[in-house]
Amino acid sequence: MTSRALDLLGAFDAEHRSLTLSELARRAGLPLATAHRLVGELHRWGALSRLASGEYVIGRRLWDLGLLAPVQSGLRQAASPFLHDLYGATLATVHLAVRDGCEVLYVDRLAGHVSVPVVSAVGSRLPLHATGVGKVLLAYAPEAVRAEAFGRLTRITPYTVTQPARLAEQLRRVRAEGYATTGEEMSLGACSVAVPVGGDSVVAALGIVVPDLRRDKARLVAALQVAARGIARTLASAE
Amino acid sequence: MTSRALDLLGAFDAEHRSLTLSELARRAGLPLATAHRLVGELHRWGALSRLASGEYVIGRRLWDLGLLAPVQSGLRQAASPFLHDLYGATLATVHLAVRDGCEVLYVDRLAGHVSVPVVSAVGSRLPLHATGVGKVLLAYAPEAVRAEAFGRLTRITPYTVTQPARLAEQLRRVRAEGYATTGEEMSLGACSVAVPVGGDSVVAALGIVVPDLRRDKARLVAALQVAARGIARTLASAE
DNA sequence: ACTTACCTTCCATTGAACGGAAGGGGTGGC
DNA sequence: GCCACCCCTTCCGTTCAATGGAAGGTAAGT
Repeated sequence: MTSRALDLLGAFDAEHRSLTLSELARRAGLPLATAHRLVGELHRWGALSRLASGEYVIGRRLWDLGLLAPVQSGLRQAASPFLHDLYGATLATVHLAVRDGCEVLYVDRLAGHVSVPVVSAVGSRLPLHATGVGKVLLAYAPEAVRAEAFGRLTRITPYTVTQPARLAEQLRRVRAEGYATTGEEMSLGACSVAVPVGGDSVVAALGIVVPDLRRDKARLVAALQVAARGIARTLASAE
Repeated sequence: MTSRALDLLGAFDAEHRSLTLSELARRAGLPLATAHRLVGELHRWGALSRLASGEYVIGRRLWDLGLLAPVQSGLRQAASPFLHDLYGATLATVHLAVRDGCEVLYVDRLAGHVSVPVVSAVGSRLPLHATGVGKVLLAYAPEAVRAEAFGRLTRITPYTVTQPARLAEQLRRVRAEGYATTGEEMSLGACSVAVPVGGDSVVAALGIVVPDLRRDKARLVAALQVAARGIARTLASAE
Protein backbone atom coordinates (compact mmCIF):
# COMPACT_ATOMS: atom_id res chain seq x y z
CA MET A 1 0.00 0.00 0.00
CA THR A 2 1.41 3.29 -1.10
CA SER A 3 -0.31 5.22 1.61
CA ARG A 4 1.97 3.65 4.18
CA ALA A 5 4.86 5.56 2.76
CA LEU A 6 2.87 8.76 2.84
CA ASP A 7 2.00 8.17 6.48
CA LEU A 8 5.69 7.98 7.19
CA LEU A 9 6.23 11.35 5.55
CA GLY A 10 3.29 12.68 7.50
CA ALA A 11 5.09 11.80 10.71
CA PHE A 12 7.28 14.84 10.21
CA ASP A 13 6.06 18.21 11.34
CA ALA A 14 7.42 21.50 12.59
CA GLU A 15 8.15 20.03 16.02
CA HIS A 16 9.58 16.80 14.63
CA ARG A 17 11.95 17.68 11.88
CA SER A 18 14.17 14.69 12.46
CA LEU A 19 13.05 11.26 13.57
CA THR A 20 14.69 7.92 14.21
CA LEU A 21 13.43 4.86 12.43
CA SER A 22 11.56 3.63 15.49
CA GLU A 23 9.96 7.00 16.10
CA LEU A 24 8.84 7.04 12.49
CA ALA A 25 7.39 3.57 12.82
CA ARG A 26 5.59 4.49 16.03
CA ARG A 27 4.21 7.77 14.73
CA ALA A 28 3.01 6.20 11.51
CA GLY A 29 1.64 3.17 13.30
CA LEU A 30 3.68 0.69 11.35
CA PRO A 31 5.65 -2.39 12.38
CA LEU A 32 9.33 -1.67 12.55
CA ALA A 33 10.32 -3.99 9.75
CA THR A 34 7.80 -2.47 7.41
CA ALA A 35 8.83 1.04 8.28
CA HIS A 36 12.41 0.08 7.73
CA ARG A 37 11.79 -1.08 4.21
CA LEU A 38 9.62 1.85 3.25
CA VAL A 39 11.98 4.37 4.76
CA GLY A 40 14.75 2.70 2.80
CA GLU A 41 12.82 3.23 -0.40
CA LEU A 42 12.06 6.83 0.40
CA HIS A 43 15.67 7.38 1.26
CA ARG A 44 16.93 5.83 -1.95
CA TRP A 45 14.64 8.04 -3.93
CA GLY A 46 15.73 11.17 -2.10
CA ALA A 47 12.55 11.93 -0.22
CA LEU A 48 14.37 11.40 3.05
CA SER A 49 17.95 11.89 3.96
CA ARG A 50 19.87 10.62 6.87
CA LEU A 51 21.82 12.66 9.38
CA ALA A 52 25.12 11.56 10.82
CA SER A 53 23.23 10.65 13.98
CA GLY A 54 21.16 8.13 12.02
CA GLU A 55 17.99 10.16 12.26
CA TYR A 56 15.96 10.81 9.16
CA VAL A 57 14.93 14.21 7.85
CA ILE A 58 13.01 15.39 4.83
CA GLY A 59 15.29 15.17 1.83
CA ARG A 60 16.36 17.63 -0.80
CA ARG A 61 14.24 16.11 -3.46
CA LEU A 62 11.05 16.79 -1.59
CA TRP A 63 12.21 20.32 -1.00
CA ASP A 64 12.64 20.73 -4.74
CA LEU A 65 9.25 19.29 -5.45
CA GLY A 66 7.62 21.52 -2.91
CA LEU A 67 8.97 24.55 -4.70
CA LEU A 68 7.05 23.51 -7.80
CA ALA A 69 3.77 23.80 -5.95
CA PRO A 70 1.60 26.57 -7.30
CA VAL A 71 1.29 28.41 -3.99
CA GLN A 72 4.74 29.50 -4.47
CA SER A 73 5.67 29.79 -8.10
CA GLY A 74 3.43 32.58 -9.21
CA LEU A 75 2.70 34.53 -6.10
CA ARG A 76 6.06 34.42 -4.41
CA GLN A 77 8.01 35.38 -7.48
CA ALA A 78 5.76 38.26 -8.26
CA ALA A 79 5.82 39.46 -4.69
CA SER A 80 9.50 39.07 -3.92
CA PRO A 81 10.79 42.48 -5.05
CA PHE A 82 7.88 44.28 -3.46
CA LEU A 83 8.47 42.58 -0.15
CA HIS A 84 11.96 44.02 -0.21
CA ASP A 85 10.76 47.47 -1.03
CA LEU A 86 8.37 47.19 1.83
CA TYR A 87 11.04 46.03 4.21
CA GLY A 88 13.28 48.83 3.06
CA ALA A 89 10.55 51.38 3.69
CA THR A 90 9.39 50.08 7.07
CA LEU A 91 12.18 47.94 8.52
CA ALA A 92 9.44 45.71 9.90
CA THR A 93 8.98 41.98 9.52
CA VAL A 94 7.04 41.47 6.31
CA HIS A 95 4.58 38.66 5.69
CA LEU A 96 2.91 37.30 2.59
CA ALA A 97 0.12 34.86 3.32
CA VAL A 98 -2.76 33.01 1.70
CA ARG A 99 -5.79 31.37 3.17
CA ASP A 100 -5.75 27.60 3.37
CA GLY A 101 -9.12 26.42 4.57
CA CYS A 102 -9.63 27.99 7.96
CA GLU A 103 -6.02 28.97 8.53
CA VAL A 104 -3.47 31.52 7.46
CA LEU A 105 -0.65 29.94 5.52
CA TYR A 106 2.52 31.99 5.46
CA VAL A 107 3.94 31.87 1.97
CA ASP A 108 6.85 34.20 2.41
CA ARG A 109 8.41 36.11 5.21
CA LEU A 110 11.16 38.62 5.40
CA ALA A 111 12.74 39.64 8.64
CA GLY A 112 15.60 41.91 9.52
CA HIS A 113 18.42 41.26 11.93
CA VAL A 114 16.38 42.21 14.92
CA SER A 115 12.67 41.80 14.93
CA VAL A 116 9.63 41.78 17.11
CA PRO A 117 9.01 38.30 18.53
CA VAL A 118 6.98 36.69 15.78
CA VAL A 119 5.69 33.16 15.76
CA SER A 120 5.18 32.81 12.05
CA ALA A 121 7.56 31.03 9.71
CA VAL A 122 7.25 30.24 6.05
CA GLY A 123 4.96 27.24 5.77
CA SER A 124 3.43 27.67 9.19
CA ARG A 125 -0.29 27.99 9.75
CA LEU A 126 -2.09 30.16 12.25
CA PRO A 127 -5.75 30.82 13.03
CA LEU A 128 -7.44 33.43 10.88
CA HIS A 129 -8.83 35.61 13.63
CA ALA A 130 -5.69 36.54 15.51
CA THR A 131 -3.34 37.96 12.88
CA GLY A 132 -3.43 40.93 10.58
CA VAL A 133 -3.14 38.94 7.38
CA GLY A 134 -5.66 36.48 8.79
CA LYS A 135 -8.28 39.16 9.35
CA VAL A 136 -7.81 40.43 5.83
CA LEU A 137 -8.18 36.96 4.35
CA LEU A 138 -11.19 36.30 6.55
CA ALA A 139 -12.83 39.57 5.59
CA TYR A 140 -12.78 38.56 1.94
CA ALA A 141 -13.44 34.84 2.43
CA PRO A 142 -16.64 33.09 1.33
CA GLU A 143 -19.46 32.95 3.86
CA ALA A 144 -18.94 29.24 4.60
CA VAL A 145 -15.35 29.79 5.67
CA ARG A 146 -16.28 32.72 7.83
CA ALA A 147 -18.95 30.67 9.56
CA GLU A 148 -16.51 27.93 10.35
CA ALA A 149 -13.82 30.31 11.53
CA PHE A 150 -16.28 32.01 13.87
CA GLY A 151 -16.91 28.63 15.42
CA ARG A 152 -13.44 28.47 16.87
CA LEU A 153 -12.23 31.80 18.09
CA THR A 154 -9.60 30.47 20.46
CA ARG A 155 -7.97 32.85 22.88
CA ILE A 156 -4.24 33.16 22.42
CA THR A 157 -3.32 36.26 24.39
CA PRO A 158 -5.50 38.37 26.70
CA TYR A 159 -6.06 40.69 23.75
CA THR A 160 -7.24 38.11 21.23
CA VAL A 161 -10.66 38.95 19.85
CA THR A 162 -12.91 36.04 20.77
CA GLN A 163 -16.37 37.61 20.63
CA PRO A 164 -18.03 36.88 17.29
CA ALA A 165 -19.87 40.19 17.23
CA ARG A 166 -16.72 42.18 17.77
CA LEU A 167 -14.81 40.27 15.13
CA ALA A 168 -17.67 40.70 12.65
CA GLU A 169 -17.59 44.44 13.26
CA GLN A 170 -13.82 44.48 12.69
CA LEU A 171 -14.15 42.57 9.44
CA ARG A 172 -16.74 45.05 8.26
CA ARG A 173 -14.24 47.83 8.88
CA VAL A 174 -11.54 45.91 7.07
CA ARG A 175 -13.71 45.75 3.97
CA ALA A 176 -14.62 49.42 4.31
CA GLU A 177 -11.16 50.80 4.98
CA GLY A 178 -9.03 48.30 3.05
CA TYR A 179 -6.72 47.25 5.84
CA ALA A 180 -6.71 45.27 9.07
CA THR A 181 -4.81 45.76 12.30
CA THR A 182 -4.09 43.70 15.39
CA GLY A 183 -2.68 44.69 18.74
CA GLU A 184 -0.91 41.92 20.64
CA GLU A 185 -3.65 39.47 19.70
CA MET A 186 -1.30 36.74 18.60
CA SER A 187 1.80 37.45 20.66
CA LEU A 188 2.49 40.08 23.25
CA GLY A 189 4.54 43.01 22.12
CA ALA A 190 3.60 42.62 18.49
CA CYS A 191 1.11 44.66 16.49
CA SER A 192 0.37 44.23 12.83
CA VAL A 193 -1.18 45.87 9.81
CA ALA A 194 -2.21 44.02 6.67
CA VAL A 195 -3.85 44.71 3.33
CA PRO A 196 -5.39 42.49 0.66
CA VAL A 197 -3.56 41.65 -2.55
CA GLY A 198 -5.63 41.53 -5.71
CA GLY A 199 -8.64 43.58 -6.67
CA ASP A 200 -11.92 41.82 -7.34
CA SER A 201 -10.80 38.51 -5.87
CA VAL A 202 -8.35 38.58 -2.99
CA VAL A 203 -5.58 36.09 -3.65
CA ALA A 204 -3.31 36.86 -0.72
CA ALA A 205 -2.64 39.21 2.12
CA LEU A 206 0.39 41.34 2.78
CA GLY A 207 1.23 42.37 6.30
CA ILE A 208 3.89 43.77 8.56
CA VAL A 209 4.57 43.32 12.24
CA VAL A 210 5.78 46.19 14.39
CA PRO A 211 6.15 46.81 18.11
CA ASP A 212 3.79 49.77 18.10
CA LEU A 213 1.13 51.03 15.76
CA ARG A 214 -0.04 54.31 17.24
CA ARG A 215 2.81 56.28 15.80
CA ASP A 216 2.65 56.05 12.04
CA LYS A 217 -0.10 53.72 11.04
CA ALA A 218 -1.03 55.90 8.08
CA ARG A 219 2.43 55.75 6.59
CA LEU A 220 2.60 51.97 7.02
CA VAL A 221 -0.78 51.41 5.46
CA ALA A 222 0.23 53.55 2.51
CA ALA A 223 3.45 51.59 2.01
CA LEU A 224 1.56 48.32 2.23
CA GLN A 225 -0.97 49.43 -0.33
CA VAL A 226 1.68 50.51 -2.78
CA ALA A 227 3.34 47.12 -2.50
CA ALA A 228 0.06 45.22 -2.71
CA ARG A 229 -0.93 47.08 -5.83
CA GLY A 230 2.46 46.36 -7.35
CA ILE A 231 2.14 42.65 -6.65
CA ALA A 232 -1.35 42.55 -8.10
CA ARG A 233 -0.18 44.33 -11.23
CA THR A 234 2.75 41.94 -11.68
CA LEU A 235 0.47 38.95 -11.22
CA ALA A 236 -2.03 40.28 -13.71
CA SER A 237 0.58 41.01 -16.36
CA ALA A 238 2.18 37.57 -15.89
CA GLU A 239 -1.03 35.53 -15.91
CA MET B 1 5.55 -1.05 -5.00
CA THR B 2 5.84 2.26 -3.31
CA SER B 3 8.42 3.51 -5.71
CA ARG B 4 5.80 3.73 -8.42
CA ALA B 5 4.18 6.57 -6.58
CA LEU B 6 7.52 8.29 -6.21
CA ASP B 7 8.14 7.96 -9.92
CA LEU B 8 4.90 9.77 -10.51
CA LEU B 9 6.04 12.62 -8.30
CA GLY B 10 9.34 12.59 -10.13
CA ALA B 11 7.51 13.27 -13.35
CA PHE B 12 7.12 16.88 -12.27
CA ASP B 13 9.94 19.29 -12.88
CA ALA B 14 10.51 22.96 -13.52
CA GLU B 15 9.30 22.64 -17.11
CA HIS B 16 6.36 20.43 -16.21
CA ARG B 17 4.63 21.94 -13.25
CA SER B 18 1.24 20.62 -14.21
CA LEU B 19 0.52 17.33 -15.91
CA THR B 20 -2.54 15.42 -17.02
CA LEU B 21 -3.08 11.90 -15.85
CA SER B 22 -1.94 10.40 -19.12
CA GLU B 23 1.17 12.57 -19.24
CA LEU B 24 1.97 11.46 -15.72
CA ALA B 25 1.50 7.83 -16.69
CA ARG B 26 3.67 8.22 -19.77
CA ARG B 27 6.43 10.10 -18.01
CA ALA B 28 6.53 7.63 -15.15
CA GLY B 29 6.30 4.66 -17.49
CA LEU B 30 3.19 3.25 -15.88
CA PRO B 31 -0.01 1.79 -17.30
CA LEU B 32 -2.80 4.29 -17.21
CA ALA B 33 -4.98 2.35 -14.81
CA THR B 34 -2.14 2.01 -12.33
CA ALA B 35 -1.23 5.66 -12.57
CA HIS B 36 -4.85 6.54 -12.06
CA ARG B 37 -5.06 4.70 -8.79
CA LEU B 38 -1.76 5.94 -7.46
CA VAL B 39 -2.46 9.51 -8.42
CA GLY B 40 -5.77 9.18 -6.65
CA GLU B 41 -4.00 8.12 -3.50
CA LEU B 42 -1.49 10.92 -3.72
CA HIS B 43 -4.28 13.36 -4.32
CA ARG B 44 -6.31 12.15 -1.36
CA TRP B 45 -3.29 12.55 0.85
CA GLY B 46 -2.58 16.05 -0.37
CA ALA B 47 0.63 15.40 -2.24
CA LEU B 48 -1.04 16.41 -5.47
CA SER B 49 -3.84 18.78 -6.13
CA ARG B 50 -6.00 19.15 -9.13
CA LEU B 51 -6.52 22.27 -11.16
CA ALA B 52 -9.86 23.25 -12.62
CA SER B 53 -8.53 22.03 -15.98
CA GLY B 54 -8.10 18.53 -14.56
CA GLU B 55 -4.35 18.70 -14.59
CA TYR B 56 -2.42 17.70 -11.51
CA VAL B 57 0.10 19.85 -9.71
CA ILE B 58 2.22 19.39 -6.62
CA GLY B 59 0.01 19.92 -3.60
CA ARG B 60 0.28 22.11 -0.56
CA ARG B 61 1.17 19.29 1.72
CA LEU B 62 4.35 18.55 -0.17
CA TRP B 63 5.19 22.21 -0.13
CA ASP B 64 4.82 22.18 3.65
CA LEU B 65 6.95 19.10 3.97
CA GLY B 66 9.63 20.55 1.76
CA LEU B 67 9.95 23.51 4.07
CA LEU B 68 10.91 21.15 6.88
CA ALA B 69 13.97 20.00 4.95
CA PRO B 70 17.19 21.01 6.62
CA VAL B 71 18.58 22.82 3.58
CA GLN B 72 16.19 25.49 4.32
CA SER B 73 15.49 25.70 7.98
CA GLY B 74 18.93 26.53 9.28
CA LEU B 75 20.76 28.07 6.40
CA ARG B 76 18.02 30.13 4.84
CA GLN B 77 16.86 31.63 8.09
CA ALA B 78 20.33 32.56 9.12
CA ALA B 79 21.13 34.00 5.75
CA SER B 80 17.95 35.91 5.07
CA PRO B 81 18.83 39.24 6.68
CA PHE B 82 22.31 39.23 5.21
CA LEU B 83 21.05 38.54 1.71
CA HIS B 84 18.96 41.55 2.20
CA ASP B 85 21.83 43.74 3.32
CA LEU B 86 23.78 42.53 0.35
CA TYR B 87 21.03 43.41 -2.04
CA GLY B 88 20.77 46.83 -0.47
CA ALA B 89 24.50 47.39 -0.88
CA THR B 90 24.84 46.10 -4.44
CA LEU B 91 21.37 46.15 -6.02
CA ALA B 92 22.41 42.97 -7.79
CA THR B 93 20.62 39.65 -7.92
CA VAL B 94 21.78 37.72 -4.85
CA HIS B 95 22.13 33.94 -4.70
CA LEU B 96 22.59 31.51 -1.87
CA ALA B 97 23.47 28.02 -3.01
CA VAL B 98 24.68 24.67 -1.75
CA ARG B 99 26.26 21.77 -3.53
CA ASP B 100 24.06 18.78 -4.17
CA GLY B 101 26.14 16.03 -5.68
CA CYS B 102 27.60 17.43 -8.86
CA GLU B 103 25.26 20.37 -9.16
CA VAL B 104 24.62 23.75 -7.66
CA LEU B 105 21.32 23.89 -5.83
CA TYR B 106 19.93 27.37 -5.39
CA VAL B 107 18.59 27.66 -1.88
CA ASP B 108 17.58 31.27 -1.92
CA ARG B 109 17.53 34.07 -4.38
CA LEU B 110 16.78 37.70 -4.13
CA ALA B 111 16.17 39.83 -7.17
CA GLY B 112 15.11 43.39 -7.65
CA HIS B 113 12.49 44.68 -10.03
CA VAL B 114 14.83 44.70 -12.95
CA SER B 115 17.68 42.31 -13.16
CA VAL B 116 20.25 40.82 -15.42
CA PRO B 117 18.82 37.82 -17.30
CA VAL B 118 19.42 35.00 -14.86
CA VAL B 119 18.43 31.40 -15.32
CA SER B 120 18.49 30.37 -11.69
CA ALA B 121 15.43 30.04 -9.51
CA VAL B 122 15.10 28.77 -5.97
CA GLY B 123 15.20 25.00 -6.14
CA SER B 124 16.83 24.87 -9.55
CA ARG B 125 20.06 23.05 -10.24
CA LEU B 126 22.88 24.06 -12.53
CA PRO B 127 26.27 22.56 -13.37
CA LEU B 128 29.07 23.43 -10.98
CA HIS B 129 31.57 24.73 -13.49
CA ALA B 130 29.62 27.53 -15.11
CA THR B 131 28.43 29.69 -12.24
CA GLY B 132 30.15 31.76 -9.59
CA VAL B 133 28.63 29.94 -6.66
CA GLY B 134 29.31 26.66 -8.45
CA LYS B 135 33.01 27.37 -8.79
CA VAL B 136 33.23 28.23 -5.12
CA LEU B 137 31.48 25.03 -4.12
CA LEU B 138 33.62 23.04 -6.50
CA ALA B 139 36.81 24.58 -5.21
CA TYR B 140 36.05 23.36 -1.71
CA ALA B 141 34.46 20.03 -2.68
CA PRO B 142 36.00 16.64 -1.94
CA GLU B 143 38.29 15.19 -4.57
CA ALA B 144 35.76 12.61 -5.76
CA VAL B 145 33.21 15.26 -6.60
CA ARG B 146 35.75 17.36 -8.42
CA ALA B 147 36.79 14.37 -10.50
CA GLU B 148 33.24 13.67 -11.51
CA ALA B 149 32.49 17.30 -12.28
CA PHE B 150 35.56 17.54 -14.50
CA GLY B 151 34.15 14.63 -16.46
CA ARG B 152 31.28 16.71 -17.77
CA LEU B 153 32.30 20.23 -18.54
CA THR B 154 29.48 20.96 -20.91
CA ARG B 155 29.63 24.15 -22.96
CA ILE B 156 26.74 26.50 -22.31
CA THR B 157 27.87 29.77 -23.83
CA PRO B 158 30.95 30.50 -25.97
CA TYR B 159 32.63 31.67 -22.76
CA THR B 160 32.00 28.60 -20.64
CA VAL B 161 35.24 27.11 -19.32
CA THR B 162 35.40 23.58 -20.67
CA GLN B 163 39.13 22.84 -20.50
CA PRO B 164 39.92 20.87 -17.34
CA ALA B 165 43.36 22.47 -16.95
CA ARG B 166 41.97 25.96 -17.12
CA LEU B 167 39.20 25.20 -14.65
CA ALA B 168 41.68 23.58 -12.25
CA GLU B 169 43.79 26.71 -12.38
CA GLN B 170 40.74 28.85 -11.67
CA LEU B 171 39.77 26.73 -8.69
CA ARG B 172 43.27 27.09 -7.31
CA ARG B 173 42.88 30.83 -7.49
CA VAL B 174 39.49 30.64 -5.83
CA ARG B 175 41.05 28.87 -2.87
CA ALA B 176 43.93 31.33 -2.78
CA GLU B 177 41.93 34.52 -3.13
CA GLY B 178 38.70 33.50 -1.44
CA TYR B 179 36.31 34.35 -4.23
CA ALA B 180 35.27 33.15 -7.68
CA THR B 181 34.14 35.04 -10.75
CA THR B 182 32.48 34.19 -14.03
CA GLY B 183 32.00 36.22 -17.17
CA GLU B 184 29.06 35.24 -19.35
CA GLU B 185 29.83 31.57 -18.81
CA MET B 186 26.27 30.61 -17.97
CA SER B 187 24.26 33.23 -19.78
CA LEU B 188 25.32 36.07 -22.00
CA GLY B 189 25.30 39.49 -20.45
CA ALA B 190 25.70 38.15 -16.93
CA CYS B 191 28.84 38.12 -14.80
CA SER B 192 29.05 36.90 -11.25
CA VAL B 193 31.15 36.95 -8.12
CA ALA B 194 30.80 34.47 -5.28
CA VAL B 195 32.39 33.66 -1.94
CA PRO B 196 32.26 30.65 0.36
CA VAL B 197 30.15 30.62 3.53
CA GLY B 198 31.65 28.93 6.56
CA GLY B 199 35.24 28.71 7.66
CA ASP B 200 36.85 25.31 7.95
CA SER B 201 34.09 23.49 6.12
CA VAL B 202 32.26 25.34 3.38
CA VAL B 203 28.53 24.85 3.82
CA ALA B 204 27.24 27.15 1.11
CA ALA B 205 28.19 29.79 -1.38
CA LEU B 206 26.97 33.33 -1.64
CA GLY B 207 27.02 35.09 -4.97
CA ILE B 208 25.75 38.03 -6.94
CA VAL B 209 25.09 38.51 -10.61
CA VAL B 210 25.85 41.80 -12.34
CA PRO B 211 26.04 42.99 -15.93
CA ASP B 212 29.68 43.99 -15.66
CA LEU B 213 32.48 43.17 -13.28
CA ARG B 214 35.40 45.33 -14.37
CA ARG B 215 34.15 48.37 -12.59
CA ASP B 216 33.99 47.65 -8.89
CA LYS B 217 34.85 44.06 -8.30
CA ALA B 218 36.74 44.90 -5.13
CA ARG B 219 33.77 46.58 -3.54
CA LEU B 220 31.47 43.71 -4.44
CA VAL B 221 33.84 41.10 -3.07
CA ALA B 222 34.14 43.03 0.15
CA ALA B 223 30.37 43.27 0.53
CA LEU B 224 30.01 39.57 -0.17
CA GLN B 225 32.61 38.66 2.39
CA VAL B 226 31.00 40.76 5.07
CA ALA B 227 27.69 39.03 4.43
CA ALA B 228 29.23 35.56 4.27
CA ARG B 229 30.99 36.11 7.56
CA GLY B 230 27.75 37.30 9.11
CA ILE B 231 25.90 34.21 7.94
CA ALA B 232 28.62 31.93 9.23
CA ARG B 233 28.57 33.64 12.59
CA THR B 234 24.79 33.35 12.87
CA LEU B 235 24.93 29.70 11.94
CA ALA B 236 27.63 28.99 14.46
CA SER B 237 25.83 30.74 17.29
CA ALA B 238 22.59 28.95 16.47
CA GLU B 239 24.04 25.46 16.08
C1' DA C 1 -21.55 10.86 -37.14
C1' DC C 2 -16.87 9.25 -36.87
C1' DT C 3 -12.31 9.62 -34.78
C1' DT C 4 -9.25 10.50 -31.29
C1' DA C 5 -7.74 11.20 -26.78
C1' DC C 6 -8.52 11.27 -22.11
C1' DC C 7 -10.54 9.70 -17.80
C1' DT C 8 -12.74 6.19 -14.90
C1' DT C 9 -14.30 1.61 -13.23
C1' DC C 10 -14.15 -3.39 -12.92
C1' DC C 11 -12.13 -7.71 -11.53
C1' DA C 12 -9.41 -12.15 -11.82
C1' DT C 13 -4.57 -13.07 -11.39
C1' DT C 14 -0.22 -13.16 -9.21
C1' DG C 15 3.91 -11.70 -7.36
C1' DA C 16 5.52 -8.29 -4.37
C1' DA C 17 4.66 -6.24 0.16
C1' DC C 18 4.17 -7.87 4.77
C1' DG C 19 5.75 -8.45 9.45
C1' DG C 20 7.18 -11.90 13.03
C1' DA C 21 11.40 -13.48 14.48
C1' DA C 22 16.16 -13.54 15.10
C1' DG C 23 20.68 -11.39 14.97
C1' DG C 24 23.99 -7.39 15.65
C1' DG C 25 25.58 -3.11 17.79
C1' DG C 26 25.77 0.46 21.13
C1' DT C 27 24.95 2.44 25.81
C1' DG C 28 24.12 2.64 30.60
C1' DG C 29 23.41 0.48 35.18
C1' DC C 30 25.34 -2.22 38.81
C1' DG D 1 32.38 -7.76 33.29
C1' DC D 2 27.73 -8.88 32.64
C1' DC D 3 23.13 -8.04 31.81
C1' DA D 4 19.26 -5.32 30.24
C1' DC D 5 17.52 -2.21 27.14
C1' DC D 6 16.83 0.03 22.86
C1' DC D 7 17.58 0.65 18.24
C1' DC D 8 18.71 -0.92 13.67
C1' DT D 9 19.01 -4.51 10.09
C1' DT D 10 18.15 -8.86 7.58
C1' DC D 11 15.66 -12.99 6.44
C1' DC D 12 11.90 -15.53 4.41
C1' DG D 13 7.33 -18.04 3.91
C1' DT D 14 2.58 -16.48 3.64
C1' DT D 15 -0.99 -13.96 1.91
C1' DC D 16 -3.59 -10.33 0.37
C1' DA D 17 -3.66 -6.17 -1.91
C1' DA D 18 -1.62 -3.98 -6.03
C1' DT D 19 -1.74 -4.86 -10.84
C1' DG D 20 -3.10 -3.76 -15.57
C1' DG D 21 -5.87 -5.40 -19.57
C1' DA D 22 -10.22 -4.48 -21.13
C1' DA D 23 -14.38 -2.09 -21.56
C1' DG D 24 -17.39 1.85 -20.85
C1' DG D 25 -18.03 7.03 -20.52
C1' DT D 26 -17.13 11.81 -21.71
C1' DA D 27 -15.52 15.59 -24.24
C1' DA D 28 -13.50 17.85 -28.15
C1' DG D 29 -12.10 18.06 -32.95
C1' DT D 30 -13.18 17.16 -38.11
